[in-house]
Amino acid sequence: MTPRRRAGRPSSPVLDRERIITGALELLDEVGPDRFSLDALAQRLSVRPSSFYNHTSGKDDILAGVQELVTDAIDATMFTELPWREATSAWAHSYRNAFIAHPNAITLFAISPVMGAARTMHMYEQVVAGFERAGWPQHTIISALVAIESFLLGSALDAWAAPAQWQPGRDAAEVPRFAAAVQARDTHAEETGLRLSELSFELGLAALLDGLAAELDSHLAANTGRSAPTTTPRPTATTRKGAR
Amino acid sequence: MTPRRRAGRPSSPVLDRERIITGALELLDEVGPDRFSLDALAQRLSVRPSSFYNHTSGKDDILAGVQELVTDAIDATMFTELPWREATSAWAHSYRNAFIAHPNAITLFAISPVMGAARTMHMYEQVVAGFERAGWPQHTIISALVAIESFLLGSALDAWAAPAQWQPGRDAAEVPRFAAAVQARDTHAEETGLRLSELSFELGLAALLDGLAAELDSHLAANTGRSAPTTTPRPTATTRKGAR
DNA sequence: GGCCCAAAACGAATCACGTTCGTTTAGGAC
DNA sequence: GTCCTAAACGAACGTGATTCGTTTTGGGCC
Repeated sequence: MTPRRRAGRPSSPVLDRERIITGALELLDEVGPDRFSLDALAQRLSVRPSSFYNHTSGKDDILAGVQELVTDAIDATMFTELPWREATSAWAHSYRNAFIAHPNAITLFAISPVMGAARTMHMYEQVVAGFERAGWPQHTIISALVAIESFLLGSALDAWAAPAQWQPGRDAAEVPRFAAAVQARDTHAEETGLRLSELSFELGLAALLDGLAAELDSHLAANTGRSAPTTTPRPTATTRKGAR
Repeated sequence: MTPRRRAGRPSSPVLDRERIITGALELLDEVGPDRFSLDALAQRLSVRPSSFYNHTSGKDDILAGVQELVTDAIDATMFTELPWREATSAWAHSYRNAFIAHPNAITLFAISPVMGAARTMHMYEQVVAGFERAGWPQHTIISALVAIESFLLGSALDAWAAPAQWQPGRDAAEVPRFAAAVQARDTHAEETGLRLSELSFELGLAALLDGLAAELDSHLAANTGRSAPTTTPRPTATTRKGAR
């Protein structure tokens, strides 16, 4: 089962950083974070755990690499083509898709958020440029980005959580309105053919972007007096609510 | 240092579930999730780790209790007094405050979300009731709640993350717009006297609630208006009344 | 071509942690 | 007083990450 290799440097290299990290992602996808271990990864790569330390500084380093690998799939080129609202929505979906493609890796991002990698920062450079072009005040851009990313990460964690997490179980009688609302959502999901996590993601993303678009519009109106709308608001977002 | 107690049942009980859990939360607050261990907790309570198993089923059980303890601080009574927008905002702030009070406990919620506890479900019962009273369609309430909670959890994780996480470091020259935007946010935070995480939280929450309010308004306009809905009517707050 | 160093594998050992289990002592019911 | 059970201890185990020494090989240099 474990093809023994005798000690000593092998004729052709068995490991390198990339093979370790891609193998780690595959293992993580297959068995989940609980059963992920360097021992298991070593077995999968037909190697001894101590060999990893010739190429990495340990488990944390490997998992950081996995994180980079997952986030590399996020596309941000839409900011050069689309208006702000559409570009941001597409970017958010790309972001989410990267997470959904590797559900078992999501917990990594919870513990230590994205950032750090050079490649990631270049993505942000594109996003920031798109926000600037739309007319966002410079000091608000990062805050808006963090807000959006917070929602994306939270949604990813929700999608990963056990689906039964929101079921009130046998205490349903004590919380009738809550239980009924959960039931109504379930049937609504069935009717629309969407997963539960998609319902809340799409609803929340649309609301968040609508609200941000309204914020942007009010800023533009205050600063340039009369400028063409840079966004195409959805029918439900035509009226700014709340700030009275 | 470790006050030895000889084996055998003590005259007065040393441990019970509550003391273990409150001690665990205190330890977690003090040393963070990395250095939290049952050994450390045992030392803090002048006890041996194996004693915990007389009152709990182990580490996971203890951490679940800590989670409950933190979420018990969330207040939802505002839904009985305030209109929807204000109540939801106040609830979200209460939610966030509960997290901020125990930053080192936040990672617990990332890995296994809230729910489960009876007390938590009663909170949701109040929240759902408030949403219904505002006129939300029943099948949308849970999705809206999940969306809001996703944002809250993501924001809490962001607040917990190292503040230097968003600094582009020495690669700033390669991502000038991004670096400038980060700088602009920093000075803006100084000027307003708010923490960085607060900036994005308040911006995002306002936008999310604005967007949801717009969604609610358009739903109310469509249903209370004189014309019939264009699509097949689903059970909503108005049609559900007779389905008891 | 032989010599030597560094690279890259193995394997043994260590340390930390969660958990199990047997032992010990005390309190309470009969 | 006897017996059962609760609640502590302490020893042991298993897993997992990491360190270190050993072994083998490839490649540069004389």
